[in-house]
Amino acid sequence: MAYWLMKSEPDCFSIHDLAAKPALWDGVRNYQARNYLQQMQAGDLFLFYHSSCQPPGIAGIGCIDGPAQPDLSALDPQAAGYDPRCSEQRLPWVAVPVSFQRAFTELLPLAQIRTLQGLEELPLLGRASRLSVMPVSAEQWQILLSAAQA
DNA sequence: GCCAACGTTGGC
DNA sequence: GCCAACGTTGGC
Repeated sequence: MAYWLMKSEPDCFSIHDLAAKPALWDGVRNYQARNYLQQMQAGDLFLFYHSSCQPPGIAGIGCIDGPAQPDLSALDPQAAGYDPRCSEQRLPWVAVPVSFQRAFTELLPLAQIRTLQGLEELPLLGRASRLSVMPVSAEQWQILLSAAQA
């Protein structure tokens, strides 16, 4: 089982939305992030990160429910993730089914995450990291969960 | 709202 | 294949 971190703007889709019902994590339009989505397997867990909000941080944990599938939102002109260059014949983007596991009682803010030891390799903390899907090692996972529960 | 960093695009 | 221009991300 693998661990991941995925970002979402809570105004668009928050951990509370996920708590209400399982969802498809779609709209990822970056190849590196896409490649990580393709590596995910049912049973993997991910940290749900709230971005572009005040304060940004990790809000809880979700579960990957199945393997990546074509992201049809890229073909839908009404969808936020519409990609006019895509077609049914050429659809490079994927989505993964996800479900809620739990919300932290308090958000673990980015400012606090930056103070933790042992997260130097986490892409989230890199200079202006824009990667929205990234792997998390077992060690990093433990550090972050411990901080969230402290 | 600002802007730095980064990915993508497209001319050559 | 280079690289300048452009668009986007996302913290602050």
